[in-house]
Amino acid sequence: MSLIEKYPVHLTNSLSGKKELFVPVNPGHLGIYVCGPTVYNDVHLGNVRTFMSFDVVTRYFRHLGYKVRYVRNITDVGHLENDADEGEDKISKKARLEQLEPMEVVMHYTEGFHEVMRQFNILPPSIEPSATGHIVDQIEITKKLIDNGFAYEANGSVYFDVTKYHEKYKYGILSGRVIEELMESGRKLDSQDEKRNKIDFALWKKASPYHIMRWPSPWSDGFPGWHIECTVMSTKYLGDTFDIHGGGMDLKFPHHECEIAQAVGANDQKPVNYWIHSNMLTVNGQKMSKSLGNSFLPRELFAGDHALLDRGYGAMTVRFFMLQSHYSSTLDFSNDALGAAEKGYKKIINALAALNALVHEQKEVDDSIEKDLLRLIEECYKNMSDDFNTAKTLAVLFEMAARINDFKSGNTQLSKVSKDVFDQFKTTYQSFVKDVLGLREENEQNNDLLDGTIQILIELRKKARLDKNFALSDKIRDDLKQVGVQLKDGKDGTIDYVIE
RNA sequence: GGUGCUGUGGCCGAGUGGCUAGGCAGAGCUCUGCAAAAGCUCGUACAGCGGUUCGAAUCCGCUCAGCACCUCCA
Repeated sequence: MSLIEKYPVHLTNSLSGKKELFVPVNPGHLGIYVCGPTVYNDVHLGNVRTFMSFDVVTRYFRHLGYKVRYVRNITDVGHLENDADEGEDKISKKARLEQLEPMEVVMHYTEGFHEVMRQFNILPPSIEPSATGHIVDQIEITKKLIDNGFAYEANGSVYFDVTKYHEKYKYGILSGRVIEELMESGRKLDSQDEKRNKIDFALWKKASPYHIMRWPSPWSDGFPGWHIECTVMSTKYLGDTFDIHGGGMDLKFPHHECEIAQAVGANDQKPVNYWIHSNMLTVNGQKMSKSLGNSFLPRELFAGDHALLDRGYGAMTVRFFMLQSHYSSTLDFSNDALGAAEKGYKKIINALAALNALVHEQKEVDDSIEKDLLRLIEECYKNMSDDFNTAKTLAVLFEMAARINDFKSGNTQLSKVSKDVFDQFKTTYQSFVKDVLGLREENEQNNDLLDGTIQILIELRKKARLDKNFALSDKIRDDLKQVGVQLKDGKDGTIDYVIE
């Protein structure tokens, strides 16, 4: 029995608001699309949370044995400063302000984004398409929407006709918005407006003479609207109906609602079976966002170089911190919580090292110990298959860590566990920590030179202790501690170390 | 105003109506030359008020408090 059959995944589908059994379009395959960043600025910690959430989702599916195609786009054109389809393109604006080519802006922030993803051990997607690379496709689908009667041209721009769409299908199925109310509330159309209704949105915008980013189209020299790129790139690489579409909660409306309308209007079929929305990172209860000024960047986080930060924290500490909550809940940032997470993370990682060092030799097998270990293995899968409950999974890993430490100290005889069960236990702990949750050693720069040097000091300390020269042995220990190397004395005279 | 969500022990945070979440902090103990690390033990918390039920943190209603989206934001 494969893991896929043994641990069916249930996930909360934003479309229904309920937890549903996941059934893929093609058995054993997963097609998932996640809205990526608009590369006009640095990604902040709140952005990181979203990508980390979906990183864990895709990691788990892969671990179960799914063949995953993960598409995450780069928005490098079309994202306007406000959603009334007016205002400047974000990339263009940045380019103008910094006197750069738009593509220089795009390259710079795309590379910065990738660097941050690497730091947090967020794996790259299978395909990372860009909006500017799919202008032709966007023009094609816009034509199709006009042909189908769901879009109209006005003065060189093309808009999606939400009212027309709503007559045949239903607009608002994802966000629960009522079209009549949307029509009433907010700003009125003025006489200058090209839109027939205020809730219509742009598929193509005619560029003003001074606009830098522009492409030819049947309607005008211009650029595509924001929502259309995701519809195009998701269906192009994943098919007209694919499994999962993810993104931050704040994109649910209007972005994702518009995506659905575009895809249905063009293809007359439901584009996505399961929508997953990850919740916001908050600071003092408020959403972290650039405009509120309460956001900070990863490099500020590492350096502790921000008014909100008492000190610096490692990327893995933050990863652990985020995994302790469920992706669908808001998570409040605080220094206290980060500090606690740092210790918890170390406990998990230290146990990983201890596990690797265990030498197994089977003697008499104790059934109750084995049952306990098998239960813990089972729990890991059950919790992850239950809507990717990383918090509960971590709780189980802490229990496993306690078992590992018991084996290490001899509190429990490792020889009472059969080879088979121990191997399962070991593999499960290792793979859940490293492959599924994506936690790794914070200090990967540990090299042989450093290790060798510390080993020499450890040998000196051992000697000093045997000679009962505690002044010297304590000095070695305390001085190493000063520079961030913590020694851990074992019962049998062995000494390990951890770099803090 | 509309839509949705949340309110859990000192802190952070899981929780499918009944059976211990977990982490951090704190107290005691074990181990240790002393520490650290590790292990063991200890807290009976679920905003308030009603209701349903044999039984509710978990379901329903009301009240209070807070958040998100409805403008750009993951």
